[in-house]
Amino acid sequence: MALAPEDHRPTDDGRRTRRPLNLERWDEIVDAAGEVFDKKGYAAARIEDIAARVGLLKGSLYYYIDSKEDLLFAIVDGNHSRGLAVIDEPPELTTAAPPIRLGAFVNRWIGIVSAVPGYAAIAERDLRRLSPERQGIVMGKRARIHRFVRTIIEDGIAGGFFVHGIEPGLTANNVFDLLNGISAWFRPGHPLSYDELAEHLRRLVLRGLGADPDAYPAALP
Amino acid sequence: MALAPEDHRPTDDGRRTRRPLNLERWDEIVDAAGEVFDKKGYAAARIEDIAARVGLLKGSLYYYIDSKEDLLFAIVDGNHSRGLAVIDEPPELTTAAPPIRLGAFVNRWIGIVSAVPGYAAIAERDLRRLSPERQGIVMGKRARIHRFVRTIIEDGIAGGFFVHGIEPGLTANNVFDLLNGISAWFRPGHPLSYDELAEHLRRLVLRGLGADPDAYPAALP
Amino acid sequence: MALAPEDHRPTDDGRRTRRPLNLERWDEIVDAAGEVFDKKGYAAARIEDIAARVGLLKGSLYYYIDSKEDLLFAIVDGNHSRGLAVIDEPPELTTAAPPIRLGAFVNRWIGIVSAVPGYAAIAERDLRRLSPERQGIVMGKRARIHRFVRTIIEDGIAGGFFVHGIEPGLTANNVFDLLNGISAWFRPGHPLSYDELAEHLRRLVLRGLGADPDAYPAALP
Amino acid sequence: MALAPEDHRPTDDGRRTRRPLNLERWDEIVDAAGEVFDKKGYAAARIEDIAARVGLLKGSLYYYIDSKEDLLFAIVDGNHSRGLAVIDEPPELTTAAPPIRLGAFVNRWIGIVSAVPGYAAIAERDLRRLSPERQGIVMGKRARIHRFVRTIIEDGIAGGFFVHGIEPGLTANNVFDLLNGISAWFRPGHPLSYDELAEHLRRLVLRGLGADPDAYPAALP
DNA sequence: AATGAATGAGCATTCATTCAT
DNA sequence: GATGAATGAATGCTCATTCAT
Repeated sequence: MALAPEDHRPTDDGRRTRRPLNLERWDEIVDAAGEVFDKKGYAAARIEDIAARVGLLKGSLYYYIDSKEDLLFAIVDGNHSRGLAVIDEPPELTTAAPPIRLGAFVNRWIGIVSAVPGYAAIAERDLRRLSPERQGIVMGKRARIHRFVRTIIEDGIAGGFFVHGIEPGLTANNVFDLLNGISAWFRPGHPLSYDELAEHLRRLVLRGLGADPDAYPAALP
Repeated sequence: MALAPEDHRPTDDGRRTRRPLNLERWDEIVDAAGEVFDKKGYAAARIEDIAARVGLLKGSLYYYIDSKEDLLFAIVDGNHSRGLAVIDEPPELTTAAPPIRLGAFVNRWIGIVSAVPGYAAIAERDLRRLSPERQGIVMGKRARIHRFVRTIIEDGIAGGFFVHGIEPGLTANNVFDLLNGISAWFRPGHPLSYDELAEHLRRLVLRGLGADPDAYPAALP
Repeated sequence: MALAPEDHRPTDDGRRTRRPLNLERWDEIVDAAGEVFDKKGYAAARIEDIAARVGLLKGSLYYYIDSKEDLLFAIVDGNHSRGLAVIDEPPELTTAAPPIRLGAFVNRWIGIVSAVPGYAAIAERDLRRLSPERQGIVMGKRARIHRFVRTIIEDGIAGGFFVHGIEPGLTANNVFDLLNGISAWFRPGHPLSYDELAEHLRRLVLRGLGADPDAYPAALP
Repeated sequence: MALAPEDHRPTDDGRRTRRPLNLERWDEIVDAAGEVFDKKGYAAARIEDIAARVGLLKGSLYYYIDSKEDLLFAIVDGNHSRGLAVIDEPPELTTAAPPIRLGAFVNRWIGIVSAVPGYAAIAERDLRRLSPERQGIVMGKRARIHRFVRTIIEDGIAGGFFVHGIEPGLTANNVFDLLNGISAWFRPGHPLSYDELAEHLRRLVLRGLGADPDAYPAALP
């Protein structure tokens, strides 16, 4: 079920010799970039700061990347790939009631937000700094993720689980605003744990859609 | 009720003689900055682009500002001032039930979001690019606005209007994520009007907090 | 007859505000670039050096250009424009015998080589560093200039003025190698003057094509 | 007659142990460098591109060289060494008439130009990128080659074979401009073969100097 | 009020070169 | 012999800011 995170290292486009890169090093670098982009924003982030965090000089970073944008893409696209992995439901859930499926989705989503705090914020904030092609790649994934949630909402309305009269696409946007919004103010160290936060959000969302959260288990046993 | 929008034009700090500024011109400039900051982000926005939108050369803009940050502050702080104006309730509401007050707040808030689309996004995204002092000013206003919503939620829980067991501060954050999140994807031209969107959000929020939106009027007659 | 040298200052492409540039300053800059490109070659030339020659800091040079390539284009294309001006014959020559026309061309050509020594070398050496579009522009001019000489040679062969059996296009190339080659080793200060050099070349070329230089005047009276 | 091509591999200057180099590998590398320098120019050529052409990574090339300049020197000096080999006349020619000797020289020179197309262009264009000492070495060879041609021209004038009144040194320069200039526009695939081109140039040169090419054989039988 | 011109600090990127393995 | 990884100096270019006019 879990999609292996893609390898975002730049590939041989004919000009550069293929570099047999060290995967762990690459992850370190992307993590460092994630921290800096999160703190400063993409445009204001300096390659030098990212390099310093992994103990390199700025020029040396270019052994691993072709441009600063590569790092943004690795983060944004990687995050969306994790999102795709999250919409890949465990088999036992596919036939469950929409409120259960949506609740489980909320839990899994908060799982990735907690795994890479800040990435969600970067993805929302700096997506447009990517090249058109790369934006297209990401938007494609985003559309699939959005559609997953919208479809659950549609099914829930049709099945009488959720309230009538709400626009499913719009409401899916609201759900994502709620789930991703937390990365702006919720950081490890908060009185609540991520699990408690997830449960809070599950209940908030289900109630908002007109379902009783107590009627459904937070997770399948 | 309506707070007069503050004058964010640079003041005489001893370094510079106060200039007899044209207020309309100033507003034009801030609007132009708002558009550019919204589209490119603060760091990537160029003074030249802002100047060009008001028919000036970049050097000329410095007749009106001391630094690029002045424009960011004007937008971010101005937006928060509008927020402060919004928490200044009409007298007939102060004694109304919390779901009514919260619903009315949602309507008024969407009112300012629709008046200056994009400003909310800038405020969330680039607040940290301000100097510490200016961040402090904004955070103070933000805290008052947040407290207003949190207090309504607390009152609502205490009065049995809202569901028990939710953390009011956390939930207030969720409400703002929902209300401000829209500026990322909702633009004029959407099938829904701002009024319809506001009503959708009012119902979503009230339901999410455990109140029946149909039991309360969207706005007082 | 003499074409005014084109204005190679970058034009408003929508992104940059139109700059009402000082033409004399621009010429100074192009001259400075010409010297540096001639001495170091285009790739090894530093913007900083060019700027310093006109008393500017490197950043300031970008007030006048968009990229280093703009300067190369100004030189290379400008030189070819001067070449086009040179193939624009004085009216009294158009009906003259091919050896006279070719001899007069040699004189005029050496005139431009002497006016901007080194430019010819740059044009030959670094033409390929231009963008494809700009190369195209220059190659178009070059083709017209080449055709002018080739046509004179063809006419001369047809009229019995020049020896039979030579390929006119190839021979035109030889003529240009001869005329432009001098910029690699002939600099002001040489025992010969440019006028004497021109006469030497006129005789060499005419003899090489099988015509007697003494039978034709170097220049029309 | 044929000078053995010198070994331009870096020698033991005390800094580095002499490496038992593979001569064929070295030639491959120099050829690769020749192609890249010809296409891009010395300054813009990248060690990485040269290495890739011989199937190495850029770092590995330093097993064979001490610096990029070594490759330029190998090409430029090697080409001049070939030139020195060319001025080493076959014994039967040394007493022949100047027009015959000059014509034979033209043939032999085009021989080396055709053997290593592009090298002549590099030698002319990038000679000045060499260190002063290496420039000195090359200029010494160049002077000897130039003197060879100038002497033939002087002899030819003195013997009445060539026209009076031309400056022999200057004219020798013209001859080289003609012979080397071709590498800028003549590449294999041209309608003319190198042999035909050589004959065309022999006739052009002899005629230019006032001798009748038909009076002398292109090559001694 | 506005501008043309210049500044200077900052930054992404390139690339020859080194070297332990 | 060859490589992966790193270096560090250089360099083109950007842009907020200044200021005399």
